[in-house]
Amino acid sequence: MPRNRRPRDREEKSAEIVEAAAALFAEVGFEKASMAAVARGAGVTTTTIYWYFQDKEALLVAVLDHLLVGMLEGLQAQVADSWTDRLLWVVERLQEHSKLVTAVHALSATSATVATWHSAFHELTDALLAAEIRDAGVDAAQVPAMARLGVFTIEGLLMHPLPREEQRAVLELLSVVR
Amino acid sequence: MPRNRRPRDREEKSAEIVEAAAALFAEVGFEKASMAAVARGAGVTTTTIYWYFQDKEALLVAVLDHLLVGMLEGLQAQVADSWTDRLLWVVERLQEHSKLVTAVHALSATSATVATWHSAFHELTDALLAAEIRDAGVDAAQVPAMARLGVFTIEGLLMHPLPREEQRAVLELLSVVR
DNA sequence: ACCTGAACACCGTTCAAGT
DNA sequence: ACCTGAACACCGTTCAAGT
Repeated sequence: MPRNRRPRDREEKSAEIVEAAAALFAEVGFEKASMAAVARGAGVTTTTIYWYFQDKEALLVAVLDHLLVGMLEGLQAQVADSWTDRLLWVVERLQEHSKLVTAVHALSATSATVATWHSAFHELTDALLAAEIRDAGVDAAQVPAMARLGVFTIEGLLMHPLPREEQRAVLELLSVVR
Repeated sequence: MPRNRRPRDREEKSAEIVEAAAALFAEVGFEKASMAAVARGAGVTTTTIYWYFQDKEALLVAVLDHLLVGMLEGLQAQVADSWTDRLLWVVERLQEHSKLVTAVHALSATSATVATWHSAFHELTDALLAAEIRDAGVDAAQVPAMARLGVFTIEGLLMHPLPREEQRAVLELLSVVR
């Protein structure tokens, strides 16, 4: 019996907890997902989670990072046709985790941990979107505002379910802004 | 001692609870505001709240209606210069209650009560905004999508605090879409 | 180092009992 | 009709104790 487990084990265990949490958060939402239920899903005791994560918010941040990595990989593999189609793909991806998006916004107002992750996330997405917009030949002075408008629109579509063609109409209107 | 209190009394008491709740929800957010703390603020017992409101979500809806009435009155009295300035005024008003906006979005995913209020609210605001946009002479076919884009932008600005001039840049960019 | 069971303070809600 | 105190099931988190 080794005195220390291999670091590999530690990663595996914490990854299992993160995956159980991700599934439950997406299903019932962050607030309604109890630590006890997450523990059950991961096959551990409630208190064990606290060995790996400081508190429920730290677990949320771990889940968000996990999902972000997956989404960036997917985005890279994505063969995009038009600007509108790309945005639409991102919206669909995020829609599966819309409960986490609202949770992040709600918690950002009261939790420093989540607020920090939230602004780092938007620094990243703003930069990605700005690059895309610049490539489309938009006047440089308007690129930052344009990127913001893009992000706001994506989030708006997440939070207010619309028929697919109405989603498309909004995104196409947006692509007209030059 | 009258057998029944005047209806007046009932309204007053429930109004006191709503105002106490509105203040606390705006200060600490919906999730973090306990019914016990609301009761303390209104000078009643926790259980008394349940005489007037079915549960915490029904209380939230009452608070939202209360704030909506106040905002519509303020909007009417508002002497608007430009389209951009009007939106900016609404954003500032809503910013004071941004915690409630995020709470509504978060709860809409799991609570039928709140989801119903949320879509009724957007039916109203979409109509108001659409009328404004039509008056500005926008092509009729694009009015609905345009109104949505306006609402999304307002909510985006609420959820992602920006310096005032950057807010203005986004709104001015939006007003260019015709 | 890792994991547990028992305990703590708190939460939204209910209910029988009072006036 | 209106309001209460006590109780219920649950929550996130802590901590002393085990291996």
